[in-house]
Amino acid sequence: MTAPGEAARRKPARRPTIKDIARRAGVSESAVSFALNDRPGVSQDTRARVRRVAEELGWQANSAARALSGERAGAMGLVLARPAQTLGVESFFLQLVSGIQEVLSARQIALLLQVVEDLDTECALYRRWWAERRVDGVLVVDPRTDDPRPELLAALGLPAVVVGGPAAPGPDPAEPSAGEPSATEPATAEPSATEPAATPPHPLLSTVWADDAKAMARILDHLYGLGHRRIVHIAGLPGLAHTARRIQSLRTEADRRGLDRRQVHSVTTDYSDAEGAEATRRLLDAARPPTAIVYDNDVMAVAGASVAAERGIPVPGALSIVAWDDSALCRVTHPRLTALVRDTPGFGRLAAQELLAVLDGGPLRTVQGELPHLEARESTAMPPPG
Amino acid sequence: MTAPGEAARRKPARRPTIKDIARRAGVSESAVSFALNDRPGVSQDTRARVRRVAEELGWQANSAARALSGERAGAMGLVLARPAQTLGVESFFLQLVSGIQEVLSARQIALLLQVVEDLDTECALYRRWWAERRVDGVLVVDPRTDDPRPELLAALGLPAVVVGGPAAPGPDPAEPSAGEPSATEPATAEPSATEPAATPPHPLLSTVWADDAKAMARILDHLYGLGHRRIVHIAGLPGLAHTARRIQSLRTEADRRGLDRRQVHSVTTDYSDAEGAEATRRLLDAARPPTAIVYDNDVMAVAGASVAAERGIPVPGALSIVAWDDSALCRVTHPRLTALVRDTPGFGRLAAQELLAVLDGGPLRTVQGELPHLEARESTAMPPPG
DNA sequence: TTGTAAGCGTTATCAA
DNA sequence: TTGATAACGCTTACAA
Repeated sequence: MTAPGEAARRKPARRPTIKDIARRAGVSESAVSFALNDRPGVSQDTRARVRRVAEELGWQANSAARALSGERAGAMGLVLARPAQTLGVESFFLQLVSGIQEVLSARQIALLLQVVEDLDTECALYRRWWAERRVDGVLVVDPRTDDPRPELLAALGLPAVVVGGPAAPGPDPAEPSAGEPSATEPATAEPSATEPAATPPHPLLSTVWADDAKAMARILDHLYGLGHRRIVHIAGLPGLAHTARRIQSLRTEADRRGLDRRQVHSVTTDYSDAEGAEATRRLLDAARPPTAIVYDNDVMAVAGASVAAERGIPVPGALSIVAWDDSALCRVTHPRLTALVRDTPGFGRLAAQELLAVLDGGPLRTVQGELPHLEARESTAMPPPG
Repeated sequence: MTAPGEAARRKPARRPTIKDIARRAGVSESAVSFALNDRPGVSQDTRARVRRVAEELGWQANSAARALSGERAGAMGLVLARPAQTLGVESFFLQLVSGIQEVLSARQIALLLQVVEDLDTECALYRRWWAERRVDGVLVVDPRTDDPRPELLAALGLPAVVVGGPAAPGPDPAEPSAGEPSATEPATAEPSATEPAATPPHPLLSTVWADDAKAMARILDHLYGLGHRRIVHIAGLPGLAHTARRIQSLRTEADRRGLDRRQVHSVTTDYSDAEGAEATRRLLDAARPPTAIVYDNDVMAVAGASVAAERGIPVPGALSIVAWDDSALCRVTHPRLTALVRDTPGFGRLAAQELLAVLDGGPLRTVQGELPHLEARESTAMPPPG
């Protein structure tokens, strides 16, 4: 054993190449390549021998060489365009990433993760990745209502899957827009009966999404069933596609039940605890405050509950609270929060699978994730009389 | 504009190569390479022309080709060995990653992030990355008290930096050296099994860490100053290096103040809200329950506060609570939690810088991050009389 | 069933 | 100051 300091510094052991294997197995390099890649053209005997030698030497294909010779880069990219402060608050991303990798790593595909400040930087990064041939495809998260990324990626020919729903706004009753011809094959997404035919979520890229409309309907079923008639939705960033979809769904659900749109509506925030609390304060100060509030993430929900506590407003006695997205937070507060539970790692797995399908030349399509369910806990109950 | 469906599928535009540039600028490929890499050997005139053409064509070096021709892979790796469920709860990692990338992306270096189940898989992954030449270096997080990774990485010759502190127990208080932002050169120091205290933090790899001992001292200063004499530390995973350091520091600080070790001690958990709550319950059930509890993360602290609330134990009236690591959680609960605030993105930046330094042949050393400060909020106060 | 050789896009080593 | 030319490790026609 050499001295530790030296060990860290000594020349890395030479990595074995197929040439080494060829020499040692007494065959040509191409035979080795064929044998190792499960291609026909080598005898079972040779194949076995080559395999054994490769194993002995601990050979792994040099990813650069493989990528260079026209093969794939063996990596996918994921860009997070969020200001650094808002990163930590949500458990969503790491769970998503963990699901994505469960699928990718099974195929020996790496994931490049990059955190950037804004959408322009994100687009620039896609261009660079494409030019550098660094990734075989990307997963686009946080789709916006007006999103430049799908067009860019389609133009570059960089395979991509939109994660988290159609970038285009959800079906709007005002816009009968079923006319667009496209190669889209909605896998499961069948627009609900009361609405006109939906625009294919995104004509340019395959999409994996959750049905926010149905989820919102579930939440409203729960609250309406309890007797709530004044329900406010404290949403997240206004530019995000799923925010738009949720807001739209709330309207639809309110109309369906004949609820007053002034008493059932949405307000947008930046997802932070600060804005969540602020919005809650404003609502509670109103002449006729809501009896139930639906928050678009867990942090805001907890912040809202805290505001209620400050003012001595009992939850759920005088105010019911629902969190869209569950996490440890919802379970540690007092009372524990009723939450919309999603299988986020599962969603990540689905997205990764779809990306692989696109790479394999699969059709452009829209896939829906598992419908989330509402976990009723202690923060929702019947509204106070009146 | 072609039909959308087609756009997504059409052959990617060909990426420009230096050959294209050479042809267009009327020079040789090697001249282009020299010009683009700021190497001497081309006239100012040629250099400028080449640059301009490259710009026009939107050329970016093909990362695979560059890596293959002996250069670096242009990527660093970060492996997270944690069960999927415990991933989301902490805001720590995404913030760390965001700091790391601030430094890496300035140098056009990508970050490979991989989430795995256990340490064995992590080690296997390092081997693969090394064999594939996929990364130029790695950042090792969650160092353990008995950690196989540094030895493996040193043996592979894969540059690495340990993030989050020495894997060995921290330097004993007898040695006042640990204070300064020091850079030790342990290359010559042979670790001796008989004197663990004198062991340099890590003889094999450069290390970036936070001074948990001083941080714990600050927390104890605060609590002791308020009058607390029964203080329990609900720590995280027992195998982690920083857990060991914190436990050790608590002992040291208790001894220094002549406190009873039975009344000032640590218990370990898995960081989950469930175990945090459970440990809290057990403590509060004791004959002489603690008057203050220090939690090793924010989630457990909130869970603990919730347990106190359940039992009608006023915080901070009858129980003071401190969270090690701040987050939105600590600010949205009621009362807001006193927390140890660290600059996590800054820590990530430091780690990335150190890794770059190691790659540039810098010395093996130990760097200390900024000392965290205690943000006193509403969850700590004087203990009840008696 | 095998081996030879060309090519992927760079960088690096030579002569010119 | 230049321009051929040979690596780098792998895949893949094309020949044998």
